[in-house]
Amino acid sequence: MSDKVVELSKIKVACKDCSLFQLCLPMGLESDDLEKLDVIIKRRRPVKRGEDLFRVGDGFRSIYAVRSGSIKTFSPTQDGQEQVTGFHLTGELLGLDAISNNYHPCTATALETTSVCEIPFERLEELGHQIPSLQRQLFRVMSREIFTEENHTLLLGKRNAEERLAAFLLSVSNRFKSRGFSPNEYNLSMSRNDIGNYLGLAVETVSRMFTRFQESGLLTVERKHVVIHDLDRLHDMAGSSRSSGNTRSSG
Amino acid sequence: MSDKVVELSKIKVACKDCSLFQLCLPMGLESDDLEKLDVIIKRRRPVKRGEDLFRVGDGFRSIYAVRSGSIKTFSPTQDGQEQVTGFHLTGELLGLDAISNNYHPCTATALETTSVCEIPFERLEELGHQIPSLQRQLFRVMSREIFTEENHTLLLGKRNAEERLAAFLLSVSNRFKSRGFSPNEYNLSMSRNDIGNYLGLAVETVSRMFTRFQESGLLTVERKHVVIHDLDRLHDMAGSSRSSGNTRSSG
DNA sequence: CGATGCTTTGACGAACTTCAACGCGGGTGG
DNA sequence: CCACCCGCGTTGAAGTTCGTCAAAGCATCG
Repeated sequence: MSDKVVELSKIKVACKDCSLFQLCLPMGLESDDLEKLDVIIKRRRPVKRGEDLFRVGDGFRSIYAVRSGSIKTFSPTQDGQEQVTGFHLTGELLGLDAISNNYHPCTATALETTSVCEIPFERLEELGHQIPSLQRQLFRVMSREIFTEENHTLLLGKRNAEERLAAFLLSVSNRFKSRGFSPNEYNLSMSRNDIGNYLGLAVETVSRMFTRFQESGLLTVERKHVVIHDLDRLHDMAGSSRSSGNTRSSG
Repeated sequence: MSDKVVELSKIKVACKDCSLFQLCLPMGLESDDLEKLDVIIKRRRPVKRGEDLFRVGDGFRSIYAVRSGSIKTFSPTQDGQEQVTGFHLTGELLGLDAISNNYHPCTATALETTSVCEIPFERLEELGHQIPSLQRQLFRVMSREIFTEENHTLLLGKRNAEERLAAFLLSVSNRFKSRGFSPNEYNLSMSRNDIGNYLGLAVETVSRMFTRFQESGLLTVERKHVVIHDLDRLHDMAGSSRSSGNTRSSG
C-alpha cells in the first residue's frame, strides 16, 4: 500500500510521504488509518494551465486536494458573467460546495500546471465511519471553509479597494508561509482580471492599487511577481479581517 | 424517550412531532434513529429579543436549530465595527462555523423571541458514526452552508444596491415559502441597519431602495411588513443569484 | 407627552466604474 | 532571428453610484 513509485505521467506519492501531510486531510491520522485513506486516493496526471478539473453542473463524485500548483473556481451568474469564488493553492481542498447539491456549482480551472489528489467522496464517507479522527478532520475542514467564506463576505461587504487588495495579498502571504514558502515574496498565478473579479473590483482599480502600493513603498510588483516590504503595514491596511487566519480550503 | 410534554417554560416537542422535521437535521432519518437524535437534543427556554444565544469567543459545544423566531449572527471587525454574517430563520442551523476553531467566531442575537434546539456537537458526532444517514445529512447541511456563503459572496462582489436588496428579499421569500408561509407577504424581523450591514450598503441606501421598489409597484413596504406584488420581476432584478436556492443554515 | 431610536429624505462629495488609448511582453510565423 | 500580433496590464478622463452628513418624520415606550 505504501510502496508507491514515482512514474513519469502518474506521480505517486503516498500521503505519509507528502510534504502537505500536516495541512491536508490526513492531518492527525494514525499511521495505519493513513494508509486506509491513502488507498482510496487517486493520483491523476497534472492539469495544465487553462484546463478544467471539473465544470459547473458536473456530477459530484470526489473532492480534490491541490498537491502543487493552483486552481481558481468560478460560477456563472445569470447575466452571463463569471464570478471567481476562490483560489486554491497547494494543500487546499476544493469541491466541498458540491456535496449538498450533488453537482458542482462552479468550474475549477488550473491557473498553472497543477497536480491534485482526487478523493472519492463516498469512499471517504465510509472511511469516516471507521476512523473517527478522519471524520472530525473532515468536519473541521468544512467548518473552516464556512469560516473562510464568511471572511470573504466580510471583506466584500465593508472594505474599500485598498483594504480588499491588502487583505488578499496578506491572505496569499499567510497561506504561502504556512506551506513553508516565503511570505514576503511570491508569484501570483492568477491574472489581474481574476483578482479584480474575486475582490469585486474593476481590473483597472486593482492595477491602480498595485501602483499606489508600490509608490508608497509597501511592496514591489512586476507582473506576477510580488515582493512585500512591510508585512505589518499590509496587515494594518487589511484591517477588517477577523481574528483568525485566512486559510482557504474549498470551492 | 418520545413522550415529551408541553410545559410552560420548557416547550418539549419531539423531532418526530416538529413541523420542521423535513427541513431540519433529522431529514431522512428512520423512526428509531430519529429517537436517538431526539434524546441528545436540549430544548432551551426561548431567547428574548436582543438576548444572545452565544457570543464571539465562547467555547464551541453545540450547534443550534431555530425552531421559531429568528437570529442574526455578526462578527466584530478590527476597527470595532460589526459585520452581520447571516440571518437564521425557522428551521435553519447555526454555529457550524465554530467547529474548526473550537470557539464561536460570531455572536448570535435573537431578533425576536426565539426558540432553539441545542444539539451538543460531540454527541452528534458520535451518533453520526452509528447512523450513516445522519452523517450524510450533516455533511449536506455543512456543504449547503458553504454554498450559501458563496452566494452571499457573489452578491457582494458584483451586484449593485438594487440587485442586492432584490436578492435579499427574494431569499427571504424563498425561505418562508419552503417553510409553508407566504412568499409574497412577510415581516422582516431585522432592522434596516442590519439589512444594510448584511448587504454591504448604508442604511440610507437600503431605505432609498425600498422607496424606489415601492414607487415602481414592485412591492409595498411599511416598516417591517413587506408585500411583494411581482415576484417574477424581483427575481429578474436579483439576477446574479446562482441557479439553486438561497437556503441559509449556519453562521 | 416628551424622549428615544429607527426610518426616511435631501444635498453633496468621494470612490469606484466605465470608456478609451497606449505600453509591454511573450509567442508565432515568416 | 526578427517582426508582428495579441492578450494583459497600466494610465488618464469622465461619469455614476453610493456613502456621508444633516435634519426631519414617525412609531414605541416609559
